[in-house]
Amino acid sequence: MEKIFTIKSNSTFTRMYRSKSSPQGTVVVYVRRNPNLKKAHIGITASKKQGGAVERNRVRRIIREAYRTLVLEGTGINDMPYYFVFVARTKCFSKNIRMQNVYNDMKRALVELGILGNTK
RNA sequence: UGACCGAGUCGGACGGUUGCGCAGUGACGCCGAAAGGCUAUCUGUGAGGAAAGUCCGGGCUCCGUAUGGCAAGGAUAGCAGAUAACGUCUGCCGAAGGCGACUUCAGGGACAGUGCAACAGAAAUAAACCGCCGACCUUUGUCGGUAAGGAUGGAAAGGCGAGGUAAGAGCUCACCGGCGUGACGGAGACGCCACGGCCAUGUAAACCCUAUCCGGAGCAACACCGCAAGAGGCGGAGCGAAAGCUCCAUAUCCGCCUGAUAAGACCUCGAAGGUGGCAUGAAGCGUCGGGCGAUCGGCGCUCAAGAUAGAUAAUCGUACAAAGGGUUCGCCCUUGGACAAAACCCGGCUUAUAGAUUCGGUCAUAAC
RNA sequence: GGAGACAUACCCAAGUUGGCCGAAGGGGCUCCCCUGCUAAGGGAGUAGAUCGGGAGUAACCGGUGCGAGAGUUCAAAUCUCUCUGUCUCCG
Repeated sequence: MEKIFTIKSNSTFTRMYRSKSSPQGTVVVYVRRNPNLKKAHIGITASKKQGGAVERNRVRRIIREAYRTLVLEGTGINDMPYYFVFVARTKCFSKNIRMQNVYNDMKRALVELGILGNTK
């Protein structure tokens, strides 16, 4: 299994919020290219205003699972020299949200941003 | 059977597949000359009763020796006990509520002092507006006595009745309430009895008084690596031939005092990042004994998360709750699992919480 | 994770030794003047939230309201406790 790297510095996050973005129903995806990277680095944001710790943890896990599914499909996304930040929107905190919903939104956003080719 | 009261337990279950954190194992794989390192694999383990709010208490760490002194500030408030400690808990006392099981109470002091009591009312801690009574007077009235009555107010000078009086008044008396003194019971809060005099509103979650307790900051504490560079400091006065001594200032260092330390291959500060702190503890479970109980003691067994942008998810199946709808009352369909997730660790408190379940008790009704 | 501060009308806010307080003041709003018409400026004025009564609408009357709920007190925006929300600081 490929290791998923995470963004750790707050300054990276704030720089990302000024980058190219693609808002979808459940998540907003921010992208920035960094040639020094060997693998993709991702960051997940779930605001405290949207819910308590239980809800925020669940949203974070679902987003990570969606990204993992994307990697396992062989898109090669994890080997690209990019930073990705996924921001959970209010819709994402609703109780009946499924991983598939987030996965579809994420894929559509990445296609819009030109990271993934429109395979289908 | 119905309506309640008290104490406790659980708080989604079982299984399959794909994955995550930590610990161990660790290749015949990869890196390396080697020592060794990394990884696959496999094994174990992985959120709560409140993990929450951060409201108290303690451990631990540093600050200055931490029960040095003073000042300031804060906390608590029936009595006795439990405890490492507490503002917590237990038992008892008192008050209030309930037919009852039982529940609730920041429950010291207002004869140490100060403040406040708006409006209304004549008057708010001090009293004469009306009224009542007496005297004077030609009438409106003036002077005096009086707190029983009126009116105001949350509160009007203990309550109520009788005697008494010009009218009245604890002025006197009975009962009740409060206060003081004494005897008895109790470990004590207090209870009970007798006597005394007749008093002196409320507010201390106003200042305050009394008693007891509290040094400050917090794991983003703190220690080490990074560490070498870098920044800052090494002052002034007096005595002395010099070494050195004394005083002041400065810094460590925080309200003050007292006290300690400080400078040459010296002292202080010191970023990102990393390691430790960090999981054996006032620990849990079982059992025996002491105690009404909180809880304490003995013995045996167990080791049960440790992340750091932060580990428990996704999906499928089986039953089981819950909600909505349909129904031929057999059941079927749909939705979908209360409150909420560790971040140094413990003891409490408070707040949120669908539902399931155990034990003990009270009242009412019916039957025997 | 830890430490603190704040909350008053649509907005900014004054008021906290408890009392004539449901609210000073400003913005805003309405009307008038000015202007060819606006803006700016000048002048005047109103209600202030919500529930009930009353009602065509309003005036009017009553209750509750200073983030929410309890408590102390005769009386709470003010004092005490518990919750809710917003903001700040510490690496």
